[in-house]
Amino acid sequence: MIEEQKIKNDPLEAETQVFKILTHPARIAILNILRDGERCVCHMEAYLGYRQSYISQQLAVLREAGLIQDRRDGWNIYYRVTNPNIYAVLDAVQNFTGRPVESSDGRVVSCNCPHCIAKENKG
Amino acid sequence: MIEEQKIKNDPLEAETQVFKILTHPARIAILNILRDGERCVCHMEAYLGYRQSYISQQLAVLREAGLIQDRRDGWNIYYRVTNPNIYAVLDAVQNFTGRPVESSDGRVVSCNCPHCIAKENKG
DNA sequence: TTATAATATTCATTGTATTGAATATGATTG
DNA sequence: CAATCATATTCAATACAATGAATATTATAA
Repeated sequence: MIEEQKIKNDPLEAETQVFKILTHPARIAILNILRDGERCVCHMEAYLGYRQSYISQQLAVLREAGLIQDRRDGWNIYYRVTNPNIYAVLDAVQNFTGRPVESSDGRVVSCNCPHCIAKENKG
Repeated sequence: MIEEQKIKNDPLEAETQVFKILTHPARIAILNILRDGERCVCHMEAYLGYRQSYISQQLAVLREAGLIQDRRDGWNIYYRVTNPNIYAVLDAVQNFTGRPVESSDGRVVSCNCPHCIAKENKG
């Protein structure tokens, strides 16, 4: 019925790669934390409650995929999203699955990074 | 520093499930074909050039995840998308990865389903 | 009621991702 | 320069997904 009309699926590789990265609750949670701007690792540890090395592993995946970037400031390493358009993707699925977009901030947790300490002293 | 503040990641399960389904070039290609409305299996076979059983396998994954639905009409089984909002997700990644949204129709392939035969005779 | 067309399922194999535990790195302070 | 803090990496064990090959199912037509 047809001879070798196979569509090269390479063009979809970029998409599938992104999806692969997002196939993971911890990674999505991390990205959600970064919605509000850059955050240090200990911050994520405090918010998510995962072991440090586990978070680092997931950060590595996100970093190697180019989704996030890091910046060292003294002891802490701050991560930020490379391209905020990633949130359009997250929002689209959240909309698809019918749950409201989640705002991660304003939770009662404590983190010792300078960023959070400063905030706490103000409040 | 913190005790048991672990965020339940169950709430992200729906999202990750959808992403998991989309982590696959053939499945994305199938969904793209269904952008223009329902299509039969042989149609996808003609367009994508995969073996029939392979396409059926991927259709089964999409179907079991609830992303698509089928309808039998004589010999052919027509598939359609359950919730078109899925395309907002696909569009978002495509936008994120910087490629234009792909329109699958208008290709020079032949498929023997009544739908296509009728079209061909008109053209 | 058998042959055939369209589609689906099963199963075995291989490949790839996840996770935990342990350990390493690299700034920074004293 | 040794101790410490925040973070990263490695490795091994397990779980999960992808693919091919073969076969099954179901509706239709003769």
